Amino acid sequence: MTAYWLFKSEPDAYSFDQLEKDGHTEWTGVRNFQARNNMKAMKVGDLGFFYHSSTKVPAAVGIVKVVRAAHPDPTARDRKSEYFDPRATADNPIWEMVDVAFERRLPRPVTLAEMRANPDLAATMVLLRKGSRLSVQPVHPREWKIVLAMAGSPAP
DNA sequence: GCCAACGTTGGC
DNA sequence: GCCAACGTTGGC
Repeated sequence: MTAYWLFKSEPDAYSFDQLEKDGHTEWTGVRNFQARNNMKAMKVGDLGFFYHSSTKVPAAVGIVKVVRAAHPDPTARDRKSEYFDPRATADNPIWEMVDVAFERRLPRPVTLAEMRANPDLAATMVLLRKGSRLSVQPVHPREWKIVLAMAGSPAP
């Protein structure tokens, strides 16, 4: 059973365009336990929305596929990384990451404002909860379908 | 740039 | 264990 997720990224830091060029990437730098736990729950083959945050028009812009399950995030133990965490050790890496691959671009972006305006999403979607900051979050299959439809995308 | 909401830290 | 203070996120 495929599960669905949403990955936030600031396009200035790492954009969906960049992922398309790269083909795949390691989702490094998550330093929130709930977001980490969501990654630990992911299985290879799961799909996720790629969401652009902290930008002029925040929006879901594409779809990624999980191609490697959670494993230790090496940036936590890299003294030179901005994501360095002195508590992380080889025995207890604390922070993990998944690898994701470019799957496809949405026919058109679905903006945060559009999602918020959709009563079928507003009540339940984690992204739309007041004060929601979770950078890796679950998406209910029902929500997944609705957002895909809003993007003008045929069901996969 | 502002600020509400959140997660984390640390004093007690 | 509580909670105030702080730093960060992220929409607006």
